[in-house]
Amino acid sequence: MITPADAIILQEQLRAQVITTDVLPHPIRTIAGTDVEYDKSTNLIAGSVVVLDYNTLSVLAVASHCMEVTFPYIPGLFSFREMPPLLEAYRQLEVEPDLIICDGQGLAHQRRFGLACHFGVTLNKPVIGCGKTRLCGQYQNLDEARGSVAPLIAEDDQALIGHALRTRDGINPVFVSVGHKISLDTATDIVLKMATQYRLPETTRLADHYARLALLDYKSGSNKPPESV
DNA sequence: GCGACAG
DNA sequence: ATCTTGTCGC
Repeated sequence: MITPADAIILQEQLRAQVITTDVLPHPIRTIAGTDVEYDKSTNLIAGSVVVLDYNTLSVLAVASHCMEVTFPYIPGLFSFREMPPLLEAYRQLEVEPDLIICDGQGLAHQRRFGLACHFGVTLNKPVIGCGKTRLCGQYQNLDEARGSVAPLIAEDDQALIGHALRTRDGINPVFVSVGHKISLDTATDIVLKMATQYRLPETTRLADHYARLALLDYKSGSNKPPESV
């Protein structure tokens, strides 16, 4: 398996491929969400991808894959842990999405190559990074109202690496950044549009739901009942 | 050296 | 991520 040191080298190489402008279908018809669920006791990981109609948010397709964890959790090397089940789930999808929202950072990453960038470059698809918490960067003066945005500025070079986006009045923001083939402003607009009722976009909420189901299904299916006599 | 650290 | 119900506050 790839070592953490080699993973960092790979990130440094692949980051040059990231496209930070809009290369999207017009109009957008379908959008996917991804999420991963863990089971600490069994060392299992389940990844799910769900495709929604962009306008109605109805579910058009779902695919999940459960497997053993192959890489430790190391902040900054997150994608090497979550990509294997997500890629396999994506491969099984019967509807190809126009773009994808990942549950993690894109450029808002210490080497500017988070999960959303890795997933996007690997699939050559538009991907948005939308994290629940901050990995790096600082922001200030974020208003309380839904739709408020504050720039997320990298500590090292002061670069604009993402947005803190308030999706509900007075509720903690989410962190939006470019994954691949999309601009930060477009990514921010889309995440706000998808967060219709809750803090997180519906894509992420649904993917989380299906990943949880996939993990439970896998565990119950592998529990072979004792041989009846 | 210390703190921070996507899930 | 996970351990985990009711409870404090707007």
